[in-house]
Amino acid sequence: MPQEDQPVTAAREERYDAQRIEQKWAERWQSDPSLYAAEAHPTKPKYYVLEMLPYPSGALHMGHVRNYSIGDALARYMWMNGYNVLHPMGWDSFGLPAENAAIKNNTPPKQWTLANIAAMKLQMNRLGFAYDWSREVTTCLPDYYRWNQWFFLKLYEAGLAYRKKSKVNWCPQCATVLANEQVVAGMCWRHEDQPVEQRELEQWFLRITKYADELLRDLESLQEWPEKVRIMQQNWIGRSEGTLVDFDLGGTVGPAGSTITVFTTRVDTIYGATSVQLAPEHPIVCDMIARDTDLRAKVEQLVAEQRKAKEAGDIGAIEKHGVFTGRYAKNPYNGEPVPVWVANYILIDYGTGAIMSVPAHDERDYEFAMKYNLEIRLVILPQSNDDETMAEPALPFTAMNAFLVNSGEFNGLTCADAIKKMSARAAEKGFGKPTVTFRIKDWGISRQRYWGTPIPMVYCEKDGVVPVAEKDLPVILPDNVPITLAGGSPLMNVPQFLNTTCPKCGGPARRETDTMDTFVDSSWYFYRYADAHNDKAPFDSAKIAYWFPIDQYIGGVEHAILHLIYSRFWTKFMRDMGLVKNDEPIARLFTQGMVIKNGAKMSKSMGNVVSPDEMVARYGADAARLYSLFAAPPDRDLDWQESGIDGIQRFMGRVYRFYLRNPVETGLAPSPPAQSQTLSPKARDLQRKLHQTIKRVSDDFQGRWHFNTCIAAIMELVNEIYGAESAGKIPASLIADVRRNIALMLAPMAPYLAHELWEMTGETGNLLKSPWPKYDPALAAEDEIEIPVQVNGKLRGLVVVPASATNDQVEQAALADEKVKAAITGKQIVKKIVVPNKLVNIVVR
RNA sequence: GCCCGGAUGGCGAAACUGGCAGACGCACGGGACUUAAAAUCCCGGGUCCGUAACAGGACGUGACGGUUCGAUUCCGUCUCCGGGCACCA
Repeated sequence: MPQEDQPVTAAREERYDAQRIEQKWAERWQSDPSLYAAEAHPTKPKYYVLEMLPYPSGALHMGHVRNYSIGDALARYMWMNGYNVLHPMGWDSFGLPAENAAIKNNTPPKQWTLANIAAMKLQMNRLGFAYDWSREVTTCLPDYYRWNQWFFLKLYEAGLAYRKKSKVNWCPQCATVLANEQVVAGMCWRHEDQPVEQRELEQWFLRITKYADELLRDLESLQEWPEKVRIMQQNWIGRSEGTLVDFDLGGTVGPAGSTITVFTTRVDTIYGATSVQLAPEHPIVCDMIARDTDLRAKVEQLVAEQRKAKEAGDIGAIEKHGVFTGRYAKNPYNGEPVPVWVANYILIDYGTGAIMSVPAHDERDYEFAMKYNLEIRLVILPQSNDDETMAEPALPFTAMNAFLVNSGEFNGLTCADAIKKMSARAAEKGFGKPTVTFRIKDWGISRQRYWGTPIPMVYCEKDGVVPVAEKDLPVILPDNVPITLAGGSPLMNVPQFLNTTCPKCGGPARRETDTMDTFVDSSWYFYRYADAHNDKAPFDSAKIAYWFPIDQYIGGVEHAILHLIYSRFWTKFMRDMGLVKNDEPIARLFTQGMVIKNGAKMSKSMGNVVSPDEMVARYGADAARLYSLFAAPPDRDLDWQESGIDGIQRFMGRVYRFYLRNPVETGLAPSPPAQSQTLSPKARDLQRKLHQTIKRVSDDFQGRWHFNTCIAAIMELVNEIYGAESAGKIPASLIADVRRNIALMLAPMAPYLAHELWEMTGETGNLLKSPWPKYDPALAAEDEIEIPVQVNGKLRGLVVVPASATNDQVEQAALADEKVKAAITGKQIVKKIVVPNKLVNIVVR
């Protein structure tokens, strides 16, 4: 120990020198890479704790520090509780920022990315996070992304990866396509002021919709996920049950067909349909306008206005417009012809892109009908016990708790019954059927970018679209590619990459030049940690069977939809391939709050960023970690206040000085536990407080994750020590007890300090693998308790009774209290309530 | 518009199952130590009324109402703040 090497000066002894002590331990820990190494072990209980892997932007921010401090505390706590812990870290290292940096600094994306990784790894190590670096995953390296390509081939074989020409979301600033999930209120998720344009491109899609039902259903099993996340995913998947109904156009339209199929969830209101509305992009509309230039002009104007409104930043519901096509379609239930319109509020990519319009019973249809003077026909009425006085409801009337009128043979049915009977009728007669639609769409993964996983497909003039052979993986992303944001993949300009031979016929062919969405990388990375160096397969299934599902995943709520729904999809696909056995990847999810300062999220544009490096340099890693755990419970937003971290530093010094005042020579056997009978009252109070503190910290750690109250409890214990010390000498055995236990309790949250304290107690064993302390209920028990006494619910006195006092004894003591007496004199006692160990309330009149 | 959170001292927060509101920490005030400061150690702080000082009293967890012997906690209505979704038929 340094104290032995060189006599410390008095001044130095006073202060906890975080820099020196943390340096010392960091060196020791790094000299032993096996310290945090995990090994699958069939008989040991496992615990897989994972924090969301960062994008290597160049430096950690406080959100990372908070996220990783929580995960690290948990990992260390579980180690101390005897679990075989897997706690890995990696880098989500493909993506656009590397290309932007390349353009700005003229550095290749790979070089920039790897340098950032090195820098951030140093930061993480300086912060003392206990990761098993032997399992590090870097998604931009071929030994990882080759398995993205391999999975893509498997998806293609299974018919779950397909190519289609489609309108896609295009961000002009990113110069690439965005997934639906990356469009936020019509704007690019990376450029909040950039409206997303629609472009027609050939794109690769993954058929996530195949799993839509299961993704929804299995949310039920994720009871340990925040309800908020489950609801967000549920809404995103957006399942609705409804009916398809064919409206006959009378054979007057071209190749797109002569019936319009509408989707409705309220077929019970179909006798109230007074028009059919088509999306402007509907194929039947295309047919119609091909032969009607007048209509064409009107529809084009409709579309143009729509686009203008969107680009002007209008989000949500914009004003409804429509155009009458001059045609009629027949309602198959009553044979009535209704006018066919084209309307801007009909979405082409939901349902069938066509609806029946029931103005009396749908808000949007009502608004539209009022504007264009369409007929409004009431076909359901509220249910009432008193049929005589039934009043017409306010329109639009959309309740389900109603019954049918003006609906022919279906009159009198309740809405729910009518939906069943009427959709069955459609199927029976062949003009429709019950159906289920989803809001979620297939996942478009093509990106016209350089810094991503090449899609392993080849285009041959003779054989068409041909997958690269598995043995030829990985398709290596070439270096030294000139990067522009001009549009189109930069790989198109690399002949050595572009030109290849057809895997089928051997003739000349061209490679796919698009790369994969980076969310592919993060959809399965946590499986790779279980078997990070496998070069025969993405992983060994036996290892997955041991480690999965992830016991605890921790990250920001911003990934509630994208990353977490893609990951679930990927797992289900791998399960169906037979690679894994689990249906879900993540058993428990925790979403921590944001780090804010001065009322706003920390960001460069707000200028309120606090640098972790600066905090570590000024206060040390432990202080930064402890503060991020202390300032708020982990699920809430944390308001960063520099003065708060001063207080933490002061607390650490207070703990440290207690150990300095009570030195122990190394090599001594641990003292036997203190005997409570022989202790002075003040020492007994300290002993009780110690055991109560162990209980509180254990409870708050395990069950609630309230690290803030864990730390507060330890602070109270330290305050008690100082009080006891000033009151007289404390027996050495009790001091030894306290000293050991404080080091153990601090170990998950402040590892540097805890290790130093552990060494100062004369312990030589590995703190990380030392058992978490247990409290003794007998030693934690109070001898006497203070019971508040209320009169009519108002506090009037306090009585001190033995902890063993009966309710009667407590009541007698309460009635004997002078203040209580004064409050009840001359009044009649109506009731006496004694809550054991809690309170007495006397009700008087 | 719909869905989910949240609101407690000057500030961050605590009160876990309805039972002493404000633990713990920050900031602040006072004292000790010091030539002085820093550091450290000790003490005090919800608001208002009241007292020379004690005492004592009233009010107090966004607002209003309800249930209860008793409500920060449960119920209803509303306000404000944060987040998600955005015409999904």
